[in-house]
Amino acid sequence: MPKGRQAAEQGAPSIANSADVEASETGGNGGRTRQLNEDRILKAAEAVFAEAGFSGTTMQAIAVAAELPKANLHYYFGTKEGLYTALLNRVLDGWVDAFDHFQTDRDPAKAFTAYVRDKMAFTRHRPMASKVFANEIIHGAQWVALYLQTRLRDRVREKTAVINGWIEEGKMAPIDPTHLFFSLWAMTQTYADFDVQVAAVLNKPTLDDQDMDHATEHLVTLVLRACGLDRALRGQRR
Amino acid sequence: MPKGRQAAEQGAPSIANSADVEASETGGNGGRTRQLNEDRILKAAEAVFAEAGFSGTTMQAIAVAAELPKANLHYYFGTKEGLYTALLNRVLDGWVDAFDHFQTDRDPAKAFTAYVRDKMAFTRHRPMASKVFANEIIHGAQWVALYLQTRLRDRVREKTAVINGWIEEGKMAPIDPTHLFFSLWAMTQTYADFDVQVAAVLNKPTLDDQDMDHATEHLVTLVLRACGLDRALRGQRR
DNA sequence: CGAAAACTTGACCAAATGGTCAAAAAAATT
DNA sequence: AATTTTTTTGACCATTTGGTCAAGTTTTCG
Repeated sequence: MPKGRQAAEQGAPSIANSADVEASETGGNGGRTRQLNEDRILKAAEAVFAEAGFSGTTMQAIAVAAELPKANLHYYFGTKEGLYTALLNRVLDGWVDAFDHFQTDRDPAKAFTAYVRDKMAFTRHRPMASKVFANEIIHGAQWVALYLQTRLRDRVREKTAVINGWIEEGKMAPIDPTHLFFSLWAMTQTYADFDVQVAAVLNKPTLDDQDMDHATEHLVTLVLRACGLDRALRGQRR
Repeated sequence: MPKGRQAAEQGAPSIANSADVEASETGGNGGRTRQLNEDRILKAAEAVFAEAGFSGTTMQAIAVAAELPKANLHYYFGTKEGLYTALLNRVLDGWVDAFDHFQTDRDPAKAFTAYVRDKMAFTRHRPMASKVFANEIIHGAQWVALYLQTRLRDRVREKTAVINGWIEEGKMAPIDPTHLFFSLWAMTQTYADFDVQVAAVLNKPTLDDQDMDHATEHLVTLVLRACGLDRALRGQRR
């Protein structure tokens, strides 16, 4: 009895397949065949799902992208849904991390600047992940609804408290912190999700590093100003 | 030879089936059977495409939503793509209209306020349209690429000139007008496209009028402040 | 009225797609 | 080396789905 099916059967996501710290050192192979192949498949899946959405994606397309036979994907992830949820877990983990910038002891201006820069860095380096996430939410968040209502909500609550603290201390202008987060997410992710639109309006074939740097500076300026933090730091670049 | 096919064959969109000014006056029927049915189908299609995306949508689902036999859809729109592009045209038209607020003679603060409110009104009243559009862009804007590179770009260029004028006259803080538009679009549309996420974080089953009003006020404040227009109008509500 | 045009619709395909399976090849384990 | 476990894969389904069609029904119009 092969244990291929197991990866797909875990109903609700826990921490997901670690990934990232992949042991790419194991030259020829070694031991983690499974780890290696799952990573390979997930990487391919991220690109395909981002481009085509869940329904538009075929297992065959992922198989081709991963350079593996289709039956192989089913061996590792069971079903298309299994593969998709595994991918979502991977994406979600990277999504919340940037939150750690908001700590009471920190300078608000620096915190917001760092947050925007982090989000934009994520957007730039993993645009596909962003699109997969966006797609999932737009279509009703069938698989991540629970996540949104628990982990994300708690995290937001926690951080809005910090921001409210700053506001009460007069360190920044009054603003609804929760909606501020919605705005921050929207403004940063638009450069990944709607990259085609941005590029079209900018009359560029695609967004390069320079464009993204420009966008990042724009957002930092906009956000600091909106929070009444613009005159806090002067000539202080990076 | 029925002329059913014709509606779908027009390659690039022109102005699209007027709609809006539908003659719902024609009680029992009268003459515009086609007009009536196309509207009905498009309305159903908007909801289904928004929920499921292009690939996730089946003609059957639209047929059910429109309470018409599937073959009927094909009669009026030829193919699924034909129906989809017809729908896109309808959506796009409503999208650009809000631009008309930016005129040199107008007060910047009022213009931005009105723009944000308009966008939010559109978001609230036609969330499905917004989602259809978002979906199209995320998946590469296969059908609206031309539109983005021509009509939208021209419109943006035109309006950024107005904003730059305001900036040079010292009427508002310096900011990149083009990216400002990206930010405005992102912040407003997020309440339609990512409504599920917003609702989840706010711990609400769904977004009601009150939520949207709150969001609108938040955005107006944020935008005015970001543009250095917050002290321009004091106590001036609506 | 009568013919032509427009509209309706159930039945029917061919292709695409998610998923299965059994047999075989590799690896790991004893 | 023998055996057990894991991995690989081509061939093969059952279902779904976009699209077609031909036989009707209704509407338009001379």
